[in-house]
Amino acid sequence: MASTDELKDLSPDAHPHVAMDAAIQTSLGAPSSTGSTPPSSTPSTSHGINPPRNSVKWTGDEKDAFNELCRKLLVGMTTSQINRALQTVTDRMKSMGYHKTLQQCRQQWYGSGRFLPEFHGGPAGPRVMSPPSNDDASPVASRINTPNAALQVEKTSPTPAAAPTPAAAPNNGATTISRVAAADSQHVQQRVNAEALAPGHNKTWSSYEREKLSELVNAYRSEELNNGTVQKLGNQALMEIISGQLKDRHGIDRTPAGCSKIWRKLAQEAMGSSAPAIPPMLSPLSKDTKAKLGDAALLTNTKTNAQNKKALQARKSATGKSYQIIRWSPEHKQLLIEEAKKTLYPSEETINRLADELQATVKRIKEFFSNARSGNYSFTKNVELGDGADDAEYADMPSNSPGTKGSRKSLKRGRTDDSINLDTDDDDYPLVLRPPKKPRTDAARTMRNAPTSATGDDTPAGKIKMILPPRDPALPLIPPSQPRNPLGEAPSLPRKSPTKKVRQSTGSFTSIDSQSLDRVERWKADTLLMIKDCDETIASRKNIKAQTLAEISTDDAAAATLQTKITALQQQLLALTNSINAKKSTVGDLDAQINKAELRKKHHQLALEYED
DNA sequence: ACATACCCGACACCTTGACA
DNA sequence: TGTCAAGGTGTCGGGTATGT
Repeated sequence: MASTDELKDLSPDAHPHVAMDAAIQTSLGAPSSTGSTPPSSTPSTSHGINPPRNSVKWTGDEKDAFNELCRKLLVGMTTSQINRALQTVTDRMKSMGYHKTLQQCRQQWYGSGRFLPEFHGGPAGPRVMSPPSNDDASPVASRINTPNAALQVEKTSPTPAAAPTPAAAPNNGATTISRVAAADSQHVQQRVNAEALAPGHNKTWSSYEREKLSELVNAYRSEELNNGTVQKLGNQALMEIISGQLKDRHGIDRTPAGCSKIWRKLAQEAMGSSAPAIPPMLSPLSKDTKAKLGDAALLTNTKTNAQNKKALQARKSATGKSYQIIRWSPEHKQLLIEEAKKTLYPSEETINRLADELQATVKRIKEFFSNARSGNYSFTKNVELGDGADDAEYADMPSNSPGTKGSRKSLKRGRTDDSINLDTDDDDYPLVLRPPKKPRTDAARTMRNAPTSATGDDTPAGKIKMILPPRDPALPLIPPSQPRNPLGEAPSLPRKSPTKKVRQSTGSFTSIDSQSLDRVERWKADTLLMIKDCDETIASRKNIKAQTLAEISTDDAAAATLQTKITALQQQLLALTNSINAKKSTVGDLDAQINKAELRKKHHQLALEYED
């Protein structure tokens, strides 16, 4: 993770125009500016008049510098922290003479930077840029004026030459698909053969390349359709995988963007013919395309606000009510509360299960948890729910800042940016004012509503910034090329698309290419191995449990014997104590008799003396 | 007063088409 | 072909209207 010193270094006075998050500036000790900082000299990034295009290919130096900055600054950051820090990266790039906009840097990050091995806990990401330069004398390294060169070297990892085999590194963050591909030595010869066919960039795609691209995409999309366990990928994520696969399997060196473009082209060609020879596009379709296809069901069902209001009005005029509130039955409510106590962020699976169990819509289930997170319910109001408490991922979250008072509204509207503060320590938590009733991991899961510095956004000042806990640098960022696997869960195919976009299938695939079958088979084999491993663990633990139970039984008998002895001894002790007490009493009586006799003796002696 | 449903904006991520 | 800007989409939190 980037230290504060590093961040300070990245907020040079030489760039006071940079509209960094005010709180970050405060945290970094940058010269304070009055109010919100103007959005700099890059006015042409987002809306409005089209800016002059600056479509200049990233040079190797630029990419190296960008990657180096990413390594130096972004490792260990959460996604949202990264999104903010990208502004810093942009500024640093400018200070180094590389004039790239924030969005350019952002796209560079999402396009390739995030797939650097540093963000995958090791080598062999789905796609990797040029290896990090450890040579401080290199032009790029020298331009990146790091105050902590040792850290830079430490954070850079070896060149991700070859992906490890599944057996060697089953959970190292590499995707199954990549690991399998790299492990398959038979493809080496194919690569050699293919190199002659597809030597590199700036060359028209050969039919061979198109064919292989089509095979891979079709294979994966078919799996998505036919295998429920396969996570669905967005085009971009898929093309990252496909690009790597083309290289690993066939030696075809094509960028994800190139793959995407060609694939789209193939799909468009297919759609244009009555009997598409080329497989249909299964990737998400644009609205226009859907409209052209005339499939209304494929069009987004998102209503406009006007439509919503109209529907609301219609309902109200018809029924007298805007909507009907359906109350949860006590049993259902209890079940929901139990789930909410486990986590306020149930998985999609859990939500679906609850919807099934409670015969409710997914929407209502989600609303319940949303409201629960907002503290709308009595059971969440005064209780620090154990949300995520069982989740080791967030177990080390620090508690909220103490002493925060006031409603959410007042916090949201009353706070100023300087209450957002990047911690200066390793535990990069912000000092965030939050309502005391708010579950802490609410903040851990989201980073919403915060000013994002110089992006020109119109976030109102004072919005609460939620910060995620520091990401384990060993874990992949986006997409997780391998699921975190603390329990040895089955390896999964690459990450699904985060959205639920409708995928269109206008035809059918009759076959999956053999290599893809290999991949699936290997994935199944991996999973079976995991299951076998679990079985062994279960058997082992059962054996130990039986032994322990036997020991308990033996110990129980010994304990019972001892208890009997103890009881007898206690009875003996009691008898002895009674005997002692009785004898002590006798002794007391004897003392009294002795004293009495001594008194009588003295009396008689005095009488004798008197008579004399 | 509390529960529920809905609205809205921010955000991350993605797609698309234009351009060099 | 790679890069860019623009815009779309889904999710979420915060806020609030409405019902019970």
